[in-house]
Amino acid sequence: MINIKEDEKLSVMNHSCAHLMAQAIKHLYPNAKFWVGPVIEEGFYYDIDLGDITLTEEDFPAIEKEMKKLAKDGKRIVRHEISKNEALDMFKDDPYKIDLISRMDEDETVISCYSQGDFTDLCRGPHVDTVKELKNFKLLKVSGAYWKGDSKNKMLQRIYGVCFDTPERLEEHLNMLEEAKMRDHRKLGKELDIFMVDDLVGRGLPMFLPNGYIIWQELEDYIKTKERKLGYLHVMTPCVGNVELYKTSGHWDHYKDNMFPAMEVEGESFVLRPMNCPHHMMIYGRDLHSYRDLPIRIAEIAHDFRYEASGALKGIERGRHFCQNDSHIFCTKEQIEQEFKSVVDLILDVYKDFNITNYRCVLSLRDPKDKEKYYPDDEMWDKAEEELRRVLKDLKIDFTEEIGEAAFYGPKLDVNVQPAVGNEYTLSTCQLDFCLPMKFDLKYVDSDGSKKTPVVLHRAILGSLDRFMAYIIEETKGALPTWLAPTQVSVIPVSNEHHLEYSKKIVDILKENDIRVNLDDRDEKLGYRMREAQTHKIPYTLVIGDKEKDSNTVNYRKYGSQDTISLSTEEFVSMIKKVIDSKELLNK
RNA sequence: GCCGGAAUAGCUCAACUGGUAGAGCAACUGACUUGUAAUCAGUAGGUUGUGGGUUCAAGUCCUAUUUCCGGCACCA
Repeated sequence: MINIKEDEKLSVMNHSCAHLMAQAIKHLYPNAKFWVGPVIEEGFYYDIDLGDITLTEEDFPAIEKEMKKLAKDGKRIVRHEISKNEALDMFKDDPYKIDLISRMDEDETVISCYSQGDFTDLCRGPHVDTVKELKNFKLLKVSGAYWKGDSKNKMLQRIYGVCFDTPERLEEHLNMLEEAKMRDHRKLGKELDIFMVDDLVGRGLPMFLPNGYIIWQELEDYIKTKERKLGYLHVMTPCVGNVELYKTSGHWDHYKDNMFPAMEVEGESFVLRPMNCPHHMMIYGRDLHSYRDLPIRIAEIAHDFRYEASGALKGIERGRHFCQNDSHIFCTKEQIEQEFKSVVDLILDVYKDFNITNYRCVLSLRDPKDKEKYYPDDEMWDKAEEELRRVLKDLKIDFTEEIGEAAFYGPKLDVNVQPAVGNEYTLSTCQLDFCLPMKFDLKYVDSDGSKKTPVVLHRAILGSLDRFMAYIIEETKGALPTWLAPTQVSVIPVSNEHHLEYSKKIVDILKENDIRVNLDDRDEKLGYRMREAQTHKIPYTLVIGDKEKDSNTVNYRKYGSQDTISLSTEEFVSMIKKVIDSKELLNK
């Protein structure tokens, strides 16, 4: 998918197109007031206040028609610079522009505007020379958006659109958007029988079907095996906990609105746990540890429950129940560097196995001005943030810093990915925490006999297994690598009368080798069964007829390929086992 | 949660401005006995998400509600 923001030419064009749209809307709705209209990766949008009028997609053709008309008139887009006072005067009837102007830096005395015919907008530019260049655009969607991104503010209407230099590229882009919908994990999850949701069970509470649970288990085995080799100790802790536990950790104060409400039983109060840090803190605190024991890495594939806002729910990408690939590493301050590096190495190692390349590392820092959200200890924060920054630089990791994205107890590295459908999200995270160990009064005995408080790294590699699965499904378009595929091999006897027995023998051999195999002996034509195997994206399909039976071979076809290949059964088994062990990706 | 859109058979979708809900696939039954993406015929399948209302008549209009979809906000 093309990133318009990063393409200089398209970026300018889309920005001008946002102005053109604003002009057209002003013509059609004279009372329209405009907030901002930036270029984004997918094109542009403009936030508009239309008073009582509500736009829907049905209004798009009229707006597009007006835009086309204006573009045909071919007015030049002219830049002019005015003083701040002139600007305030010029836009005196527009509270949004006044707000923008008055918030500009003191030293910014000259303000630039762009005009095209009867329309002038406050803007830094640059723009195309004339609106004539804006021919190949399309308005895509309309939605609400809070003014200044704050849910306490009024909601404006946001109209999204996109503009290209040629009609072919626009067409191509629109086709890609359509194709992206086809790989939505919710659609594929249904088609491939991976998970289901039902109102009676509850919204945001997906159920993994047999196919989905196979993938889930493979992912669980995969990451646990890696963790074991790295010295992680797996534990199992309960999904319900005393409210006091979360009051102690501070989570209750920060997140109780996003937790399922407390259950009162016999004078005690319990919550479904939203995360597992407190449990792992308690496990650490069970013993008095020596500095020689550290680091201690407590890990769990943990079921968690969060009362996510209804509008945030999205299949298994974000539900109200999910399983974290969680761990808390308890270490000394001196060990932070080595442990953090080890976590980053593990993340990169896993991403290599899954061929995840389009990720972005973010160092998420606190907003020092926000005294509410973050644990109040400036020294601790400065130290922790500097520590992470330094290690990331040492590791030569490309990262951006984002203010106000930290957890309440510490800064973190987030590894974000852009899925085929929807917004970027965090897949992996590693968080540095000086705070919770203090709250739980955790100690270790140092070499000089003094008691000290350990530091904790919270980390999740696959993030949640649910979300990771959603990502992998979308990335592979449902054609999962053989090691993850619920059914790895489908065996089709050409004729049930003549080839069923030999086919069953093959199936048994595959089963003995731990290969997930399905015998398709339905009374259907071979072509029909082959089609089913392909639409279900089964990695290998064996066709068993006279030739195979007589020569003690199998004939296989790999998903997505037209080629058919004959091998002895033993050769096939060792070949597919190699494919599974290597976690080789399928060609889509 | 907020703004907007949508909800019809297990699935994917039809039903023009209100006039007795229809197709393909899947399921089931039977025939066919198959060499790499859909064999043929038949059967069954619905209180049109749910509750109210308008009307001689509602899938279609109004209203409330639930869920889903697109964004926004949120994301320990």
